[in-house]
Amino acid sequence: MDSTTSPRLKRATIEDVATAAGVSVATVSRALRGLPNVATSTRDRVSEVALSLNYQPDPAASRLAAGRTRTVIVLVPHLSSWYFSNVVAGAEAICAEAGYDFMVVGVGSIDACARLLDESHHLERRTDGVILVNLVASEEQIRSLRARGVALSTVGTLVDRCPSVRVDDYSVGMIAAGHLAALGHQRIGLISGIGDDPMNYEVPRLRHEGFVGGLRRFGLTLDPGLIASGNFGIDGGQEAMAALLDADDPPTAVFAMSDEMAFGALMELGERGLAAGRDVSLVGVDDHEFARVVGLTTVRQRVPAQGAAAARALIESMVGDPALAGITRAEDSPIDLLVRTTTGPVAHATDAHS
Amino acid sequence: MDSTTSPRLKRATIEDVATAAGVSVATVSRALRGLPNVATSTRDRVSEVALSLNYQPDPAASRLAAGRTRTVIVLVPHLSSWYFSNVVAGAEAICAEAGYDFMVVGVGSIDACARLLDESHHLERRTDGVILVNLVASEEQIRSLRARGVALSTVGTLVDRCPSVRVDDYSVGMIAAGHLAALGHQRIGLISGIGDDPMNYEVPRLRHEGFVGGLRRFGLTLDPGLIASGNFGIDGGQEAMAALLDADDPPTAVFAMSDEMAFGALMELGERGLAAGRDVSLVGVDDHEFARVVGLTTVRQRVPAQGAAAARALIESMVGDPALAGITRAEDSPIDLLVRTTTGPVAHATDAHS
DNA sequence: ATGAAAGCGCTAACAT
DNA sequence: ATGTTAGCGCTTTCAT
Repeated sequence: MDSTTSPRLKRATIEDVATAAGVSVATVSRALRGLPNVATSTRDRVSEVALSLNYQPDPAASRLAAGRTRTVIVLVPHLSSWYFSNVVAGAEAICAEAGYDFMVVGVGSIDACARLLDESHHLERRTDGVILVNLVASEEQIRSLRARGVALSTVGTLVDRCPSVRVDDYSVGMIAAGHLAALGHQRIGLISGIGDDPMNYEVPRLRHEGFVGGLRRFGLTLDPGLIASGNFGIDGGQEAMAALLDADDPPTAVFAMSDEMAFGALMELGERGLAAGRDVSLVGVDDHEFARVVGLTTVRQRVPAQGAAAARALIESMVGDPALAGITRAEDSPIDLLVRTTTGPVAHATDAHS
Repeated sequence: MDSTTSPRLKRATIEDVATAAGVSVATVSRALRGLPNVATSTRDRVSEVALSLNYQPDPAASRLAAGRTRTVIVLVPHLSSWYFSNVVAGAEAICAEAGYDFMVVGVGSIDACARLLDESHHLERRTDGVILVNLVASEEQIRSLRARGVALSTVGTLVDRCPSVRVDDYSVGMIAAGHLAALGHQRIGLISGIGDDPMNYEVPRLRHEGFVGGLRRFGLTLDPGLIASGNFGIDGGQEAMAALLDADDPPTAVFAMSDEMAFGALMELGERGLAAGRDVSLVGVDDHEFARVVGLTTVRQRVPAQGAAAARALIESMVGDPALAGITRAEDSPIDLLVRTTTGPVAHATDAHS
């Protein structure tokens, strides 16, 4: 009897608007969606009526009738890490702006991702397009999605026949190596990331190769004994740094493949009483907001911008001429080196005892 | 002619399944949804056929027909901060598990939030329930949502007539104050957060009050000159700490309302050559993963768990007996103090010069 | 336990 | 420029 049990409000339908405006539902539909062949006067009147009736088209009805969902789904390994949540944030903003509903699904494991993509018929009726974030899809999965009319766009990975935005990971490694080498370091170690996430393996591979390439330019090589890897988080970085420091001939500088790993590495240095930038130089990747806090030198990338760019590309390929669909397009997001205090000139032998 | 232009695949409809199984569509619908009054043999046969046909009900059709969306929307100030993305992560996991589609919308400003909630008819047909994260809704907005059959659940704020999960923010402040006071500090400052986000003001208010209450237990009072505020991020914390240190009689200990603020505060200390835990003690709130990195003492809260709990409560109230709907339920998420290295006993006057 | 049929609220093709 | 109408693929009475 009270407000709790009050009957559900009845909302206005397109028919209510049509009646009130004295036109047919078809005209209302056209008018409200900005389609051609509607007299300006009619369009105005309809809009007015719609507004006054507080009319909102029912998305379910419109999807069913039109076969389009105006929804995009972003598939992401998980939402709780800095990198992924920032990509998602960037994508969400663009989708909202463009009037697309925005769904996100975290694909815990690589299996979960494969399963989801294999059952494209599950995604099919829920979305017009999906954004893959650091996730790989097989040829077959892509074909299947495309066949079902689902557009695709990726960030972090290059996928055939669809727009992708990434950073040039080879350059990332190269820049880091160049910076360290230019400071005079000779024994430079690498903290490599391996995903327990369903992350693609391309990113670490490319950064690794770029790193080696960068060293080579300075006539240096990467001592295999100075490579340690771990997960992309703080723990992984810490363990890797510990391994490097325990080496027979430890490095004087280290490149960590992500800022989070670098933070872990920093912890390990601290625990051993070593000062970053003096005893050991350290450079990361990302420019996590925390990098500033600890003065971490890093190769910055614009993460939300990448999500945004991927969303834009996706939307473009959905609305646009089908000419755009199925075209491989790689967009390189800018990177740059931010020198802070965790990197410095190589210490002289005499300083080592201080 | 090539795969690019191949026709869109035709997927199986409920009618295909019905025909193949030799039953009516109604029976298929019942069988597949686990409704009663279906012979076991029939149900099995239908399931089998559905599987072999790779049948998946069209969500749009089902939503239109049933008036339920099996979708939840989470409204969040933004996705790029640690706290919010972790709440979202927790909620997403639960929704996915329960078979709900999961949408997220970032409500940049407080106005955007109000607008969204005012136009409940916009949310109405898109979702069965919304989770409000540190967002406030007016009596009127809540009533409107409820009238439209949209369930509600919140994290961070207490909203009338719906389930909420939060931490006891009064206790948060109290625990921090108690820890600092017990260490012998007398001049204890407060770094308070104010949202440029559409954040609710309750959280800072309660933490503030709890902090004062905690000091009182030790016979201490909060010097108004030792209160500084800023946004909830690193910058805000840094500026606030700067203000505190510039005070005539600076504090020997400080409570920052979030770890991120504490990180900023830490930066400021570092820039002034002060050591946290020795020169100035600092305690934060959250247990952000970096708290560990810098040894920040903090009042830990379980953030993803809160998102998960809110999602569970929401789903419960949607499926469950309407008895659950419209009931105010506050769930307190646990908090505890994690003592690390940024807090220590008050320095003796003589130490101050060291 | 099962089936027939009437919608749900739109869009789009086809008139006019 | 506007109206008519046939679906879109389900759910849900109401019969049987």
